[in-house]
Amino acid sequence: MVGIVDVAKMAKVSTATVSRVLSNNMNVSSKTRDRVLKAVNKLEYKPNRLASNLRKMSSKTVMAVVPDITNPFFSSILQGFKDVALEFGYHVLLGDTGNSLEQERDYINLVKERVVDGLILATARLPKEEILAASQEIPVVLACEYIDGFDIPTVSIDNVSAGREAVEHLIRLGHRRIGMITGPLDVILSKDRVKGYYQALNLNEIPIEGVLIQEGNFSVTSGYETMLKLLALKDPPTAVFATNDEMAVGAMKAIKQRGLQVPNDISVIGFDDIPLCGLVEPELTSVSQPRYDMGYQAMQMLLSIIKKEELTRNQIVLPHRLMIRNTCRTYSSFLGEKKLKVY
Amino acid sequence: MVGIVDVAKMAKVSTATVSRVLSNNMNVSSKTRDRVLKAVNKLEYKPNRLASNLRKMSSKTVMAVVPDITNPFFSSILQGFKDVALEFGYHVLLGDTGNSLEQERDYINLVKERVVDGLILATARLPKEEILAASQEIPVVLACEYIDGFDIPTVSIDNVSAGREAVEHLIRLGHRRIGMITGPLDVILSKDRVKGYYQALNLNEIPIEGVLIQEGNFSVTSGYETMLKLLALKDPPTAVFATNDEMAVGAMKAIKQRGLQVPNDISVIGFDDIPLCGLVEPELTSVSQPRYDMGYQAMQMLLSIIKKEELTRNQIVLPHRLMIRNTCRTYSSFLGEKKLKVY
DNA sequence: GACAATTTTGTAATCGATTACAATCCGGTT
DNA sequence: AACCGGATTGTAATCGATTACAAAATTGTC
Repeated sequence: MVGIVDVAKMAKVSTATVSRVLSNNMNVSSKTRDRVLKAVNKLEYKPNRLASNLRKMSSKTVMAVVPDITNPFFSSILQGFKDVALEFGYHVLLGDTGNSLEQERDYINLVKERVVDGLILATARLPKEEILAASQEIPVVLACEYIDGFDIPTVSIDNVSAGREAVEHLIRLGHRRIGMITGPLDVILSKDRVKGYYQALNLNEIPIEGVLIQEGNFSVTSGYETMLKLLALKDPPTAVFATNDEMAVGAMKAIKQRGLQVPNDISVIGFDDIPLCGLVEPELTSVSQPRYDMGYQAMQMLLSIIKKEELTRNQIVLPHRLMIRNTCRTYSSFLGEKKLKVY
Repeated sequence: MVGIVDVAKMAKVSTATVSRVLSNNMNVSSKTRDRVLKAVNKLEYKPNRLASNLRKMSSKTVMAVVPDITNPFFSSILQGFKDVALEFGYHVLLGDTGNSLEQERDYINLVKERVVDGLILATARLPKEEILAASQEIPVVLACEYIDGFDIPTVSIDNVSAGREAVEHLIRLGHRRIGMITGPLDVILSKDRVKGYYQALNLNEIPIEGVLIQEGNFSVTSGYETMLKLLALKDPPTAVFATNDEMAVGAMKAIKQRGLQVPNDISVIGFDDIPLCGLVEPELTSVSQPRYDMGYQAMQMLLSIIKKEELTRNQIVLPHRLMIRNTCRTYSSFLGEKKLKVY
């Protein structure tokens, strides 16, 4: 393997000069630079990153921790991470936790071994303290999730408002009995969206009924099963808000299987606006998150912190947007008087 | 930051001993081992991987190159990679090429900088020579793709047979005019599946018509558009085989939009068996690939090579399986005599 | 042309764990 | 007690690029 000394020898300079040519390029006369570059090319010299890493005490690598790459939402975020990282010469280590706390912890512990220069968490189920501890050792940025009461750099959307607006959309269409299929309630995202649901109902003076709020786990089947529960109610909802698209699609399956129609009998609204929305029938109305952009900006933030640049803001809130498709319908127009007069 | 010397000092041993305790554990008396371990715990010492990497000339990291993580097929493979890697203490660097040759090349070049100990390619569009060259420098394993005529370790399915069986399924149902929507024909996967299509037709003495074979790019819209072309034919196909599920779903969209029904008017069959298959209406019949397993086995192979273990086989072919759902229907039963007598 | 200021180049220490090799220890044997 | 062999431990070189510092070369000024 050809090393820097070989290049130095061939170019008749010191290794220091070779290094300077290849890194900063500062303070090297163009003559010697040419000589060095020529030698580099002839020998096809590639600096050994392992050595460079040790000396610079940096791996030029960041770890992206996501709960599940298989999920299109997170794979898009990941792509945002990767694009920025690449742009700045960083690499991305894949940290798929498979939704396991244990694995999340393992990944976070990597920071202590200097395997990575920074950490991006797109999942944050671990106790606050652990995450905070990690963020004190090396740069950490949260994407999507955030931690209440701590000032860890974060990129996310306003989940409360997004939830509220989704439900308000349904209310505007005339719905009063609105079911909610939420993700696990120990993740702050879910909590926030439920909070938005409450807000919308309160604002419109609709009483809240606990039984209309069902907890799923973000999977299609959990959406299917919880919807079945909602349908089994003596007075089932006329519309359902699911906190992700997979559960919404599961809910649609359940509705259809019961012989009902979406949106004629029941309106459905999802969250995330993944490509699947346009592929199911009818096409799913959903709250769109700028997922690629979240990844992109989170990584920009992280790299800024790594380079010790001043951050203009510590918390970035990106805009969401309701994507109206074909799964929501006005309430009065599709149910007989019988039901309408309940209100 | 606490280093190995601090531990050595506290335990009153040399750094060599500390290192021995922490790595091989060989030839250390239990007394001193305990002392060292106690010091390690008290100081919360974590070995600096950067230093260790340099000395051992290995990063314990492999790179996984995929065309697009956003694609559920590849994200599953990636998960297989990750699980094995983790099991053996390796990390996975994410190499999403975004289908760009340039980026594929960039990633492959990383091997020369010793950034990674091995390479897994789930995409191989680069010229054979470049890939071969890389494989001479460090361990390389191909997953899914393979390279004709070279003996690079590979894990894949038999795409020719899989394609043939898919088409034979349609033929068995009575179809004679079978359209094919293929992926880009410069990737060997696509070529093989088309080859299977030819085989099935030949075996059943059905003439091949070039116009029935349309090239897409694996995207939903390309499936949609090419299906539109097929439908515009004076004598459109009664069944279509798409070489991935996204294009199949796109084709279904086109069919429905033309006022026709799947499978009553046209049968559709996809490839990969991604979760989407179960979510569209009707549920898509598809050729299932053991994608997670492919990733799993490919990574096992790679790590074996890295550890210089003997490989029992250089090429692994995994079984595929036709997953019959609801998008294929017998031909005779849904078309009038008028058309039937063509044959 | 001499001297200072500046740019360019070289020397050698450094990053921190690993490991080849040397030294020491310890129990057993004669 | 002397010696041997094996186990245990220590010393110091090593991995290869980077960089602080020193030295040399160049440029500019009077």
